[in-house]
Amino acid sequence: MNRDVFNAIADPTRRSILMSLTSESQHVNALADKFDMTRQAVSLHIKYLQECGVITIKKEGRERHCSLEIQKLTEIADWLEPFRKMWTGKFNQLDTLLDELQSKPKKEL
Amino acid sequence: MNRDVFNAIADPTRRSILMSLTSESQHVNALADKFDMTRQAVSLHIKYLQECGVITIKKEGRERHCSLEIQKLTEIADWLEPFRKMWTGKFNQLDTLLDELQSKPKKEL
DNA sequence: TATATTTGCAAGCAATTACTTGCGTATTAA
DNA sequence: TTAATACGCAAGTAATTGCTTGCAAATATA
Repeated sequence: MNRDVFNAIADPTRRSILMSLTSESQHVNALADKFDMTRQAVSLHIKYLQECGVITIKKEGRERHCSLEIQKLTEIADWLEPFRKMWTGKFNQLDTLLDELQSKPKKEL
Repeated sequence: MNRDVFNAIADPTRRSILMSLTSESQHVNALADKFDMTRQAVSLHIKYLQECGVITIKKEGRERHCSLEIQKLTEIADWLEPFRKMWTGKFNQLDTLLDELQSKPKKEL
């Protein structure tokens, strides 16, 4: 079943949970309240996220505290890197063009 | 069925196809040859990627030419941005600490 | 101690995924 | 014109997803 970061962010509810954890760690029901589905559905997403290694869960009394494993998300950025090089390359070409246009006197255009 | 970029990169074969298209555009069978599965399986992944909007397919004779829609992948980077701020924030704190340690004479440590 | 709160587990379900095999249809080359 | 190549479509399958309802267990509160 080998779940990874890429599986973690494939679902909009799970992306939303992760985003929600950027501001503060939260327990299961606090997270569940934010979604229009049963507590159990959200609970399963949380379990899934844990199996992906993107969050950790710490038991505190009867509550379970969820917090982000932020460095796990760097794997996505790492994978994205060669693509990022491509699109920033394009932006640079556009920048170059714009610079050229700006440096020329209007008469020449 | 509403597929998006996040669905596109959720599968390792599809990630591999995308990576393969960074160097050059390729037709279906050329891509299929790279994987240890049937041509048809790869063909379905390609169709899936197209539906996600991350590649475009142009018919050229009897071949179908696949090329990256690179700007679509920026959506992932955009989503990742608040998280990136978090982990670079941490790196900065570490940098600060390292700077402090380096600026102090060894005796003080 | 009785009750409320927080949570996981189990079972069930329809839809989707990640493949497969077999076949049909363009397009190109012999 | 015949044969090879490049490809999609259809149907079938086992596993996974994304959800539900119902129940049980642990912990906290009255």
